[in-house]
Amino acid sequence: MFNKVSNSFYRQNDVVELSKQLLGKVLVTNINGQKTAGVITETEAYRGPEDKACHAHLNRFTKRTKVMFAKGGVAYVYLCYGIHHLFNVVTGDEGLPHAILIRAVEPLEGVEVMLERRNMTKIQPRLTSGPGCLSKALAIDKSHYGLNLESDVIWIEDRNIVVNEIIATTRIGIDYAEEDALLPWRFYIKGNRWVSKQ
DNA sequence: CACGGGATCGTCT
DNA sequence: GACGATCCCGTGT
Repeated sequence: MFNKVSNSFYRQNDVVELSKQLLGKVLVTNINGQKTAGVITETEAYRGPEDKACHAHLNRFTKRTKVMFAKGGVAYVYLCYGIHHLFNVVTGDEGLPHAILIRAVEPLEGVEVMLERRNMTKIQPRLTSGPGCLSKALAIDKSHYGLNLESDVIWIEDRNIVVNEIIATTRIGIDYAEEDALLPWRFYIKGNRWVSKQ
């Protein structure tokens, strides 16, 4: 069988490095009796207190950001624009509010279910490219806030997929973050079609 | 294909 | 009361 990524992997403290390592791993959900999976093709690093784009900038601790301070290996899901549930992986030691936003996956298993959840008929990048899109396709929502990623509901597997080249560029939708908006902390697999923005 | 506006609501000020 | 770590659809080229 495939290797489920263990919590120790997520507890490394270099969130930027981890964001790259997540590329090529497989995000799997088993929700409402339906299994769906996709290869992670695009991620963004949010680096705790020193990152102006991070919800936990300056250790801002609220009901929403609370889970980012937990030990790495749990889900941080929040509602964006009142519509979209965005899925993040919390990383680092307890008290260090690092997180990785998963922005796109390439469908692997359960494609029919994904199409149905997305109200689509044709397979195209829009199915799972973009953080709101993939959450909907994989049925991730706020009820998974704080869920441990060693659970059998949402987890990540290492299937030894080789990633040749990684592009590092600026993150999306964080103009408010001033100079930190320029950090090259968005990563995607070069040449992969299942990416929200090339 | 590029652009622009509207949807929609939890969270924090 | 304002505003998103977004997406979709309509319009115009």
